[in-house]
Amino acid sequence: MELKSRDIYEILSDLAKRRGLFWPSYEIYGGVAGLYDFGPVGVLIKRNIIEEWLYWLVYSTGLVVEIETPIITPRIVLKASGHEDHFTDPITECTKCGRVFRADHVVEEQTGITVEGYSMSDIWKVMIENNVRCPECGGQLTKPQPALLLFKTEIGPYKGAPGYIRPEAAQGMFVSFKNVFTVVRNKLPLGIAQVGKVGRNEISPRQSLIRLREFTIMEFEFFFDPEKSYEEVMKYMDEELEEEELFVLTADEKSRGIDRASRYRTLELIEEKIVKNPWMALWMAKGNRFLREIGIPGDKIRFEEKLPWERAHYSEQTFDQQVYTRKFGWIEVAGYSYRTTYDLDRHIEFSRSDLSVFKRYKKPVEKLVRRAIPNPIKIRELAKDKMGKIMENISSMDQEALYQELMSKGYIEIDGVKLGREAFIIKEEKVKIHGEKFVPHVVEPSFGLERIFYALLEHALSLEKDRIVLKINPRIAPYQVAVFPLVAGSKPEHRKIVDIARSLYRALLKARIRAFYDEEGSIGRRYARADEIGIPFALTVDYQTLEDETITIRYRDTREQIRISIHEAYDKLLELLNYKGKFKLNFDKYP
RNA sequence: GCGGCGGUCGUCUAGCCUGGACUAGGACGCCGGCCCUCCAAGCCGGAGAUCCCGGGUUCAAAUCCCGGCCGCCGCACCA
Repeated sequence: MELKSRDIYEILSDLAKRRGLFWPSYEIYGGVAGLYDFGPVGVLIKRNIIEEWLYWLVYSTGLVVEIETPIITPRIVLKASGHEDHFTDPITECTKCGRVFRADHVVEEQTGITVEGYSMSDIWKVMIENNVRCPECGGQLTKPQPALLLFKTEIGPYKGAPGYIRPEAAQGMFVSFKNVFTVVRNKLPLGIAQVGKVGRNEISPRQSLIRLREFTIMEFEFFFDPEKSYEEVMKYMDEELEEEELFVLTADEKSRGIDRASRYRTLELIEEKIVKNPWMALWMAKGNRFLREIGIPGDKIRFEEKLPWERAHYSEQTFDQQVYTRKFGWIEVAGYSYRTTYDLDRHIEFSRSDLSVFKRYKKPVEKLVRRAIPNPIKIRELAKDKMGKIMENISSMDQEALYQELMSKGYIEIDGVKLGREAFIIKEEKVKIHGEKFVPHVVEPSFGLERIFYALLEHALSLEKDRIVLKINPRIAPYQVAVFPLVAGSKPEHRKIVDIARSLYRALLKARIRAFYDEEGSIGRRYARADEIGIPFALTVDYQTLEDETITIRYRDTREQIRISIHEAYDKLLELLNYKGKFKLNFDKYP
């Protein structure tokens, strides 16, 4: 049965609450916009999505390691990252039409004056002096207010240092880059991943799980040497990845008014230079595969390149990965940003730590180094009491430039004192250079877990007559199998059937299968309950089990049943689930 | 944040306009019992509602008024 777009959201919200997927947080106190609880079933599904993500994006190449860093972040870190400045945008509101604008943008548009870094009252002054009005209706604008989308907190309960809840996990990876790099014994390329909560104090969150004030991010910063990226990417590109089909809408196409994505193979993205770095293409292909694997159809996934002004402050190129939903249309579930050296550079600047890495040349390079070394005795004669200042000056000068100037002009002049060649000892020496330091480039794939969760549910949701069936991939399903007794009555044979079903259930739990047991209501009702939360298989113990130790196994999506021996239930399940393991069913305790 | 509309058991809803017999009714779901050979069957019973919150008007408020919270839609914002 075809679902109408309007119904699907209601059906899903109803199901979510009824069966324990998710619901608004703090409901008994009226709720808070943008905050959601995950229920018992939702938590299981969510964890399975994380596992799949870890497999496809983190473990499958051996290039990425996972860390965990705090969500509470000292102010300086987000100052360095540029977030604090980005979040204190001055907002002004029109008193007539109620529209809200970035005050600095309006001022710049109407006066040409750049007010970046101005205080709120200084911007206000400029606005009054230049009679800046509402660009939409010409109405009076209010004094700008800072709109900070970072959650503020204090570190330490008494006279605490200012801090924020992190708006992205990324900064933890940049700040601890050097430690991780050392742990992996100085190897590039290196990805550092993190799965965790972040907070963004959104002005008006809506659309249930799509826009949250607190959500789970799954992302990694991938550090590499840009000069080697092509050859390195080729090393990790296998046939499957090369042939992965991606739907991409480029910025160029967007500005020409095209809104349909075209199909590319991964290799074409690299060769046609659609991506500014080959690693972007590799991770986009992996991300595409991941979403397909958990159940989003390939043609419902696309990549949209962001236009320069749509990009975050740190990004050289960004592709949003979007999934089509019936309720919200195309929603962004992941972003791939080429952050270049932006973040490391900023942390080098603010922390004064050396976050560069050493690159050894294949062969050391011999270089003739010519230096002019100051001769203190001669300089004292020439400089007299200016000696100290001159020496300080010389040591801060670039060696090569000093030498060049001295040789071409015959002297250098510092603080009014001419120093000729005789004031220096000229040295020429051959130096072996074994390598150089550089700041690695970074590509960042970043996934929003709750959005993926929502998109997945929407795609999995189907109606069979008026029954809901959540057709999710068995690997994502909250439970792998349901176990039922066909009947649960009071006759002796009913008791036997129930006992066998219960022991089967317990044996499966012990074998680390996530099993679900239910004996309430009719068998049809129990199948329906299991279908609603997406349990892919159901094992039913019936009368025939008493005779020949066989049970039925039913597949959720087709309701097909086959009869198997109860002893091979585990192996059959593993086969269906594509898992491996061991299983022992102990019948002895039950009659 | 602005404007419009809305908020009654877990869910969907009746009641609100026209204040009073509303101890807030129903359906589905949930729980217990009976029944029991495969897709939400039936019968019996049960639990379950701060009528979103606070204030006001009134002899009397789910109902009228004001403020707040939350939701939906539009505008704005969105790393």
